[in-house]
Amino acid sequence: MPEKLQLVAKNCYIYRAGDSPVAIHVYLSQKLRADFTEAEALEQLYNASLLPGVVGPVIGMPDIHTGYGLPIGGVMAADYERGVVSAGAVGMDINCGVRLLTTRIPAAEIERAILTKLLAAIARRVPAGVGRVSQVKELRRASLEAVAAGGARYFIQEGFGRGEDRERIEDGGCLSGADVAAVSKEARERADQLATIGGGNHFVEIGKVAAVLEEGLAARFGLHKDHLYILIHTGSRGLGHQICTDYSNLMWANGEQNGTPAPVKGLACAPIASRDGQNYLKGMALAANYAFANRQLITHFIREAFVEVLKKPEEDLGLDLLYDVAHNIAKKEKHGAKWLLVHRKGATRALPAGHGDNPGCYLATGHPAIIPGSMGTASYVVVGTGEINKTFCSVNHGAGRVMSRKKARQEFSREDLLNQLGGVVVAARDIKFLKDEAPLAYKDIDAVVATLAEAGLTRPVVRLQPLGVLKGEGEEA
DNA sequence: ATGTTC
Repeated sequence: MPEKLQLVAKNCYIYRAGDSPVAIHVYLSQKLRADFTEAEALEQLYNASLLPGVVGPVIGMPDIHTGYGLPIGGVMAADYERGVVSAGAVGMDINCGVRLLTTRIPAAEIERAILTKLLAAIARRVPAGVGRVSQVKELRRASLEAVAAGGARYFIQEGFGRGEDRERIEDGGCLSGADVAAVSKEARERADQLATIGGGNHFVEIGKVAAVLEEGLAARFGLHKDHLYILIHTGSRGLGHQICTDYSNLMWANGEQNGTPAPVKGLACAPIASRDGQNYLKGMALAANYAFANRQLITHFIREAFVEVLKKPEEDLGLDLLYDVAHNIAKKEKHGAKWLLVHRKGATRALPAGHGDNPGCYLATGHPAIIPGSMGTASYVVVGTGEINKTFCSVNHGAGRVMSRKKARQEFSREDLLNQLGGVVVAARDIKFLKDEAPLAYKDIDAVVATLAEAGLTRPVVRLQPLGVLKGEGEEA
């Protein structure tokens, strides 16, 4: 495997395997390259390069690790006219993503005890953990048709947000074409989880802006040194999971008759123009809108919790939405002269300054791309540069795992985890359920973010440092 | 990621 990675530009390798019809690029710093052992993830990029209508390069981001079908940290673009869509190449958690709120609260004013109170006030409103459903009956029963039609906008209009939030969400918080009729009854029955976080790597985090790296951009984004921020990481919960499972099975079963057999089930696919392909995209859009709505509702409850605990009016606290980005999704986009369906699985869109798909407020700068680290480690806000077209305007989505969940649960004790957290306050049922989320189960976020910056693709704007985090429990050792 | 091995 190692000898098949050939350095062609700063931090950019070509993976030479088999008779791949299109190029495969993997972005790794020298250090990440030296530590990289995951041949299986590269094999998955190769398999993706074989799918009909794929337009090169297929890309591995610096946070790449083995996934189901396409690796996490994978980008695969398909020609919109003659290419395929793959449910597995979007991922199980459709529109898993992150949103960042800025505040006017100096971190120095928030003692540990207040931080704990804030996390508890959020936890009372926003359930965390696998299988948890909405706390509020009306949200458990919210109209899926309304979510399909409006996404986050529907709930903003219902009072769960501010008008200005609308344009500070990728695609305005609403993909067109979402259709409830395109998903199974089983999927619809799982749509009772709005305003919940879930488990795994999902979280709500409170931290402070630790370092300003691009002063002008940080000021325009309202990110000021030593002020608090809030980061929300979650997705479409059981609904998206069920839609992915259903369509992955359907695409696998119909691969031959659709003329698009896949090399492995995880890359089961259908022509974009086919009935299966179109129906998946309608279901994917529904889950995407559900996830945008989920993060919007969580934002509302966080604002409420801050006002309650800090006993100040919301406008004094800020709690402004900076941006909300998806990192498991497929998008119809024009790159060069071609319309493509860009699958980003564990990859974040980062449109450069001047790109017409930026919201108006970020047209001059490029929108902020938000890159969370692991629990207890830094996160970053970056923007794409003029070179970002090399990755179909994509950047990494996080740090990326280096250790499986299972291995991390065996490897680390409760005390190991506490040590690795270095004083970050954790609100969770018991941290023994979070060993699989230990910081050392992930790559070094600083090295991962530096990789694309050194390659000239991104400009890091701020480095964020966590102070406290709300997590849903996973499994005990 | 996930009503955590239908």
